[in-house]
Amino acid sequence: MERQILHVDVNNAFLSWTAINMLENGSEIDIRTIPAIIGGDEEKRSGIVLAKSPIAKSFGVVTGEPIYFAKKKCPELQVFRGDFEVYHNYSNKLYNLLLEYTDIIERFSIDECFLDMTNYLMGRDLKSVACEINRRVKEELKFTVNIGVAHNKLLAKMASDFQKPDKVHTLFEEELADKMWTLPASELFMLGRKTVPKLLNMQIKTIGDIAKTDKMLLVKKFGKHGQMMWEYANGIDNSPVNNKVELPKSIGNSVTLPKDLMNISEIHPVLVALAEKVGYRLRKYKLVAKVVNVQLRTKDFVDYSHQKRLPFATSSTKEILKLANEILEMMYKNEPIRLVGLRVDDLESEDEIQLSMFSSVSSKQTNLDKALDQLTNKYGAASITRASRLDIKLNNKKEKNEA
DNA sequence: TCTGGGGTCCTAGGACCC
DNA sequence: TCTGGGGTCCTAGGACCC
Repeated sequence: MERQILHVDVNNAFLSWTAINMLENGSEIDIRTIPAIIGGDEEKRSGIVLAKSPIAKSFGVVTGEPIYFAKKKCPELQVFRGDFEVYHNYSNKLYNLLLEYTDIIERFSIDECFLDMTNYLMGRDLKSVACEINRRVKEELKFTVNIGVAHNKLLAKMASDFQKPDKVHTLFEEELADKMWTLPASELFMLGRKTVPKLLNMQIKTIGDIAKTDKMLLVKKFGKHGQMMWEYANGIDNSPVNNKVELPKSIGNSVTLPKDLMNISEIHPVLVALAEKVGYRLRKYKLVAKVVNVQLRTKDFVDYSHQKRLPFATSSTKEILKLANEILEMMYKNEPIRLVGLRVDDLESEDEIQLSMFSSVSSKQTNLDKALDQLTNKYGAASITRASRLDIKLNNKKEKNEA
């Protein structure tokens, strides 16, 4: 049976949500109506554009570019900081509204959901339901969404990306030629900046060109990715709307340093803080890890990473840090470092593993982790000395200013 | 001139075993 | 002395997404 799928996509999520949060807190201005962006902190070297207002966009400001560039294009630009707690809050409001329409919702990201309406239409027309959701979100939640209406997830997602904002678009099979095949190849989901030039070299310019290309040729050239782009271009996607909350397959944190680190003794405390964060998140999910990965980025923006397997699965901060330090000693090439990252992989549920008698993690250590986790839950990460050497260093100046 | 942070999945090559 | 494959596991890096 034909499936009935919707893709709900918040228009300009970070900027819209920041705007209505400011309005709710008494702000006189709606930053959606001025040249504004949501961005990072240039002083901390994390200054990139995360979202832009329509006026900022009209000046040529694009997402992902350095704020420095954006300001050159648009001197009046006002920069606002993002707040993910606020964003999660609005994301949940949207999700709860959507739950009134179906039980089968996949939260694809903080601002995107897929809805499987197949068994929930009760005689209604799919598009009219989409229009109702669109209207209700605007009236009740004060931000706007685009909604894609289709018979699979891929086409619903492509449809929600058509004209914005505040629109409902259908993309049914008989509409492919008119609405999708005319678009440039770069518009197809999963075709990024590396693949598009390769396609251009093959005289493949539009999504329609991909659809008409011999599938085996694409497979030969791009492997599985080629198979996928051919199917997507032809509107084929059988993946189900997955409403289960999945456990993460890896957990990592990384930080760009305000100044390049010039030797390994400066990298060490960064790794301590990252291990605290990663360990805390692991334990929160009740997971244990079997692989530790350390990533470095040089001042010239060259990334490299090394990984090692743990002798036994663990969620202990101390064990993760110990191996991370070993990896760091092994890989560090005595050069200025801009970013340090720590990730754990090969995760499994904590109650699935048997506690090895030879585990070198003492119960004392486990208890220390637990005690610190409780403090973190209660007061936030900054309250913990062991965890926050880095954060203190990074935030000192800011907090002083705020105080 | 300056370039975030969180993920998932895939591939290629090397080591090792049968 | 010179010659196979197949399979698994592991690692580093790349491409893509939001």
